[in-house]
Amino acid sequence: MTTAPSSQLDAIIALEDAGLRITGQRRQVVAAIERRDGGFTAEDIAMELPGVGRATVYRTLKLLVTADVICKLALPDGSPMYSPSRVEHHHHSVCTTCGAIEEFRDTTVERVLRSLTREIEGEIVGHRMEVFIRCQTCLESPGA
Amino acid sequence: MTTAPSSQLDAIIALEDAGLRITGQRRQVVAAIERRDGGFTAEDIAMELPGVGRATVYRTLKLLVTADVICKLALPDGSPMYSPSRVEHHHHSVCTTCGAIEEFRDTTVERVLRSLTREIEGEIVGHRMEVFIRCQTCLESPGA
DNA sequence: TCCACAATTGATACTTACTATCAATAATTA
DNA sequence: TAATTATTGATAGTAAGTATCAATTGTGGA
Repeated sequence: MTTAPSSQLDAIIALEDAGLRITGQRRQVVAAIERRDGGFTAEDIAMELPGVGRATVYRTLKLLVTADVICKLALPDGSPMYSPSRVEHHHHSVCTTCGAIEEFRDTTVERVLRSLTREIEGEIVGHRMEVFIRCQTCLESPGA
Repeated sequence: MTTAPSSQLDAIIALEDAGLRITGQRRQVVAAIERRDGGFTAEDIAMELPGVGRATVYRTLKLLVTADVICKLALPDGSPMYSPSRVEHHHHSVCTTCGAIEEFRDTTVERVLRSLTREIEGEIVGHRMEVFIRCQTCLESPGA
């Protein structure tokens, strides 16, 4: 079981492997993601790096999604969030109260897809799964 | 007038059951959805009904999602699509080539959630699952 | 080390998919 | 029918990007 990039260096290497240039701006975006080490929005990064143009932030995030360094997922209302990828093939649980994002890996998800291969006409080319939760911390915190 | 599994009447009743008023605009939106009988965007409906304000179209779609008359889902790039709900608890397959949306029901999905109950800390409050496919028609059509 | 040149950047304007406001209007209810 | 309340639509605003394109900057080769 290989792991996806989880350090700055790995992220940079993933970009290099894709034949892309390592620029100061890209390094800054990767470093900003590392610093938060959790779910974030594109705006979070853009605001943290006023010296990097918004377009560049969005472009870099897109590259990092393609390189599997980060994942783009959606809250129940559809608003986008990004999260660093640690485990190779995984899904996300998102706490609807505090927004905490966790990765999980569950082989039964893969079993669903195999089951669907029989049920669905055509060829499965991808999927998306998000589980919305109230995390332990939020369940325990009063009034939340 | 057909006796389709999800009929205009059912949608109107669902709105009434929610204590909402049945207005001409809401009827028009429901009728427009019925006429397409497949996946659509909010803009599709707004353009088809120039006599109904855009805000009203968006508001009505949101009501219909809440009333489980339609579902809101997302293409791989995150752009939103709506689809009429026919089957009670279901997920969607979306053809990434032609955009055709199909509902499917698979008990293994529910099994995944039960499995996750043990794996995930906290309380599961919802989930989203979409399967992206190349449908039979697109696989067979040349050059696509 | 420097040069050439393609890749990248950033300012700006634009797009998509909405949401907020609020006066005008329509649907209930009394 | 009047009073009440929900709904509507025009407009402006927001969030999350994308397109454009001249200016700039990495990178491989001399």
